[in-house]
Amino acid sequence: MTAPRKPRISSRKQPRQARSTQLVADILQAAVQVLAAEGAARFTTARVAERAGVSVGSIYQYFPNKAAILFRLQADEWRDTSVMLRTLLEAPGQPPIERLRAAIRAFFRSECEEAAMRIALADAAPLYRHAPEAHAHRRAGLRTAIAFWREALPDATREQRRRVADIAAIALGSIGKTISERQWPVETIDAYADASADMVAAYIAGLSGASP
Amino acid sequence: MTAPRKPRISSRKQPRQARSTQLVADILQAAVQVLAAEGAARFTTARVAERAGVSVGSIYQYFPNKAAILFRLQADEWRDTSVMLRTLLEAPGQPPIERLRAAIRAFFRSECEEAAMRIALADAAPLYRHAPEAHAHRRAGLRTAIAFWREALPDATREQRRRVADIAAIALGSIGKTISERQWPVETIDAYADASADMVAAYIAGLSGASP
DNA sequence: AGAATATGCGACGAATTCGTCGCATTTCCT
DNA sequence: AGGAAATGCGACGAATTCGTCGCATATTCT
Repeated sequence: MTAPRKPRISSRKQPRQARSTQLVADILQAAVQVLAAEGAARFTTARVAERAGVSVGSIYQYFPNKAAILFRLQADEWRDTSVMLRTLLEAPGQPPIERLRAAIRAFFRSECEEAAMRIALADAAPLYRHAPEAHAHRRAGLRTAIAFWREALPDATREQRRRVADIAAIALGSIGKTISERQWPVETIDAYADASADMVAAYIAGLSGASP
Repeated sequence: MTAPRKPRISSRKQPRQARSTQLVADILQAAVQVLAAEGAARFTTARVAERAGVSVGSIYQYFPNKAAILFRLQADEWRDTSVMLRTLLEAPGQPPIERLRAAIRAFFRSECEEAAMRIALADAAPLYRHAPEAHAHRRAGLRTAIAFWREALPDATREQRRRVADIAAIALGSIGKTISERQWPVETIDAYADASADMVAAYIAGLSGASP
């Protein structure tokens, strides 16, 4: 909540000296801790500053507003996840289905880590959701997905591929969140990931007619 | 946000006279409108009161706090959806897969309606998420799901059924939400719903073939 | 060393918001 | 009709929160 006006996400100033770089790092680390420990509702600039051992004014020297901190956290998250998924989906030598399975497994696992922080970050989404910069991340992810599905489903129609890609993307994005919320025992996560992959695989097998 | 302490969701007083019943109805209707038009962040008691043509004090006579209004909205939503899904899943004469397909279709469609309100309600989830009353809804839904999957997968192991039920539940809950957020053209929704159902169906077919 | 620049501080103003309380008005019941 | 109970009102106190501003301190450069 608390998102009456569009947040300006653009950066305010770049850290130039070593201590200011450290300052920003401290702020971000403290932000993660506050988010995980207190939740989105109690995520305030004052609390972040206190936890970071920094003053409020210092935060506003490198972040234009509170939303910018949250957006930065989310952006870092997206970046890491994208790299991970892309690496797994493009791993050479493995058949597409195996790569998909590995990617889903890794994604489910990563979502289970730091669940509290992820939930809080999702709760705070209204604050940074409208950032225009977010589109870049989505487009990058889309390119990876398109490339993968074109290779995995060479015989499918464009429409079929699009549908599978969409559903898979939705599944990754939202199922992951739900999974992290439920706080399942980690041991069972792989089983769910594999079952999800199997569903996609079975559907794909039905589409192309022949299963490799 | 703004959920520092556990919200007391329990009702404060029951409307006894006709005008108070109308008052509560007005409040709830206004709440939906405010939520849809202004979003979760601007959902305040003052705004709801103004839109309902009612005073703030009147609201607090029938709702212990702001969260209670939101919880009530969500509870009504859950109830309607549960009834709808249960009706479709238990429709006699149809094979399980067809019933599942119909249920997913209906669910996806309903999620697309009043998208703005649903998004805002989801954004406000931190306010009412911890309500103990929510468990009743979940248990009811669980019973329906168990009954359905026992009939649809008579030969599967208990573990397999559980896994399918879990994934299907997660998919319905979170995919639906994401779909409503994207604001896809309504015409394409059915295609996505069917594709999702096909995935589950394909997986189920594989299961029954593998387990004697 | 000394000037110029970058960085850090934290009290404070302005704005919101929740929920209460004492009192006015309407409805019910005999 | 007339008293009792239910209902409705909305100004207001208390609490939070964001982001700024003027000044102090540290770092870099000449």
